[in-house]
Amino acid sequence: MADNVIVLSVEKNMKGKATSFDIAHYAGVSQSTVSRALRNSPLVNEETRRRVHEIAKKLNYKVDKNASNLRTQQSSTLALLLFEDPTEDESQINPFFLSMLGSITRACAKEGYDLLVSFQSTSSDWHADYEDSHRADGLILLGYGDYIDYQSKLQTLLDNHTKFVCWGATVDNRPDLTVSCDNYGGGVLAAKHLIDMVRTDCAFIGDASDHSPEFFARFKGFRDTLKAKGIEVSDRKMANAISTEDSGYHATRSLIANNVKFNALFAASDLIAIGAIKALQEAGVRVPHDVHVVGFDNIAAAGYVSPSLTTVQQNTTLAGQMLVDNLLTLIRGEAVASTLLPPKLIIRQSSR
Amino acid sequence: MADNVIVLSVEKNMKGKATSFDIAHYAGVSQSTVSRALRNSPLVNEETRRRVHEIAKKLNYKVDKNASNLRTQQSSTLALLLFEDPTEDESQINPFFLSMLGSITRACAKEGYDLLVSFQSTSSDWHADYEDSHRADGLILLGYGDYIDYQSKLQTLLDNHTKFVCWGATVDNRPDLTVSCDNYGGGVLAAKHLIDMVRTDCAFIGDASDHSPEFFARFKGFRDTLKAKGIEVSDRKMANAISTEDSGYHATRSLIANNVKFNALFAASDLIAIGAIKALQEAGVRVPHDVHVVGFDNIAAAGYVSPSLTTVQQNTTLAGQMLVDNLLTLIRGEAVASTLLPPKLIIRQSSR
DNA sequence: CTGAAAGCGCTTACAG
DNA sequence: CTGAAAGCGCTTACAG
Repeated sequence: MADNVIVLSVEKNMKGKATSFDIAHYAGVSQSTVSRALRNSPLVNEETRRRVHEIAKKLNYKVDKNASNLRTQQSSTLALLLFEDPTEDESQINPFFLSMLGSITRACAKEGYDLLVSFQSTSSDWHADYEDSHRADGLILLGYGDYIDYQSKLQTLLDNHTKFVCWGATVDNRPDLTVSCDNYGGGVLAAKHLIDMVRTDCAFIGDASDHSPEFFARFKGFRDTLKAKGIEVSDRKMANAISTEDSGYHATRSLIANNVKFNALFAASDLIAIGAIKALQEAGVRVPHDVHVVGFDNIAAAGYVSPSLTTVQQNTTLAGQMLVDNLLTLIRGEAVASTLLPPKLIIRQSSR
Repeated sequence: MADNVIVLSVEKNMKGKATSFDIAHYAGVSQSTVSRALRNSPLVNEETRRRVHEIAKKLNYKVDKNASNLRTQQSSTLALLLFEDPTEDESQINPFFLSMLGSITRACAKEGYDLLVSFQSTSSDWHADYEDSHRADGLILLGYGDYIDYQSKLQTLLDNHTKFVCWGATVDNRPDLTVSCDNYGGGVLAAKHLIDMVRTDCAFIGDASDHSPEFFARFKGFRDTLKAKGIEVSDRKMANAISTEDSGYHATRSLIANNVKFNALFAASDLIAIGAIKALQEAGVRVPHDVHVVGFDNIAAAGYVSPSLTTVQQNTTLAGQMLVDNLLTLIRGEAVASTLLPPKLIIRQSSR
């Protein structure tokens, strides 16, 4: 009771926040003991522990993270670096990444880690020293723009012994640093579906090159599956695009302008597919009647567009969880296996 | 040259990261001078400054944020606390908040602040001690679930002298802590538009109560504008809903089931509107022919649905910037004015 | 089980 | 312009 009164009155007089010394004073123990009690060390007497916790609560005490991080040399924080394609509209973020962000945030919370979020332009000299400056114990990298440029930056991280994991992009000789969707397998699913629908005169839109390894893998799975049926995807029926609606729209328009004929279209991403559908419809081409369209990602918009979009789903919830889990394992210095997540075909109106 | 060689060979031998003492050693100056030089203090000789920076770069030195934060008692970090409606699907985050997250992240980067992101369930005992533990200098609060419950939690923040700003929700006697869209004005825009379209037999879907002050304000603006024309929005034509597609769908179905007639519908959010359109279409009601629909937010999906959705846009880019600006001003101890952002009507197919 | 003490890596008065 | 020193608030060997 008396304690109560003293503590409360002092609380009001305190400038700034309470420290472990304040608690030590009111509990009548040393500051070391307070620290131990607060961390629930088994070395502390149960009754002492109880009192310390009680007083801490009364004083609204919270351990100063800067001090404890400095002392323990770790931060219990991960940093998410999001690389955006520089050509993309400033205000819009790729919805697929946004979805990943959500699952990564949840996964971090679950593991008791904080998450720092940062957008990086692909051009700048990033890797942003989050780890060097002890703000984060490790990095999660999402997106990369041009993969060739990106590779050298990853090398810098490796040289600095920075702990990190990537989504999608593989790191030379370090498959353990990547969590990825089975993009090749996703391309296979798309091709099989179109074969089932007897729509094998296929176009492909997206960057099928080493600059975009994920898109390239999707294309390869698609191409190889058709080839096994004796069907070629000719160069004429391919158009380059980055993952935006606009880019997909213009790529499709160029195919149409060149009078390229096809009865199915596989887009490397949903955003591309949505732009493609728009271009097709404007040109009087009916989807799915004249052309079946299949996308990749299963972003929310895929269910909203008209016709709704058949697509290859990536499991973002699992992806976020795996990225965080693998990174934490790496931080602990343990070995991690390469992680390939299974894609899933979602059939909607655009291909039936 | 010789310096160069020494530094590089030492770098390889160093365990862990370089500190300012290492730099001091190689630069032949005191650690204090290194610290000053790195912070570009005018007290330091230009040549000394140059050398220190050069060596720091060579050693890949980065100031330890935990140490500098501890010393200066500030973190250059803001925390974004996102409250999600507990009834919402676990995996999906309200796209409007996601959009805000993007703009807040950019605004923070612009001001040289890091951003910690955290999802909070509305039920839990949040406010999450980010500021108490010195992890962040201030908080940005997004979303709140039930506003009545939320209020008492805000009071705790005020009692602790925590620096924070809210999106949407007002804090008693502290209008400066809120950045908000002019929700009332948005409701007025929606009503005026429907009056222009001669669709004044209006239904409203959303929680028009003190539990959801933003929805309530939208409704009031809508109702008052119609009332000025002598038109009532009867209770029969109102249905409660939280901001999800599912909730909007079921609310609309209940209106239909009760045989309520209307030729226009104002939904408190786009997600609700999208659910409403689905319910109407399933019931054979044509949009916009039989019923005009207007939403609120202008999320990306509003442009994708069929028919595309007329809506009241909230400027998320500006909103994020204002939240960050106001919070930083508050942290500096300066006064901030209440900030009300102008909404904008976006007319699409669902109402013409 | 507890306390005195060292030290994490900085920043910044203070004294030249 | 520079250096020696204090101190931010913790955690954790070390010695009882």
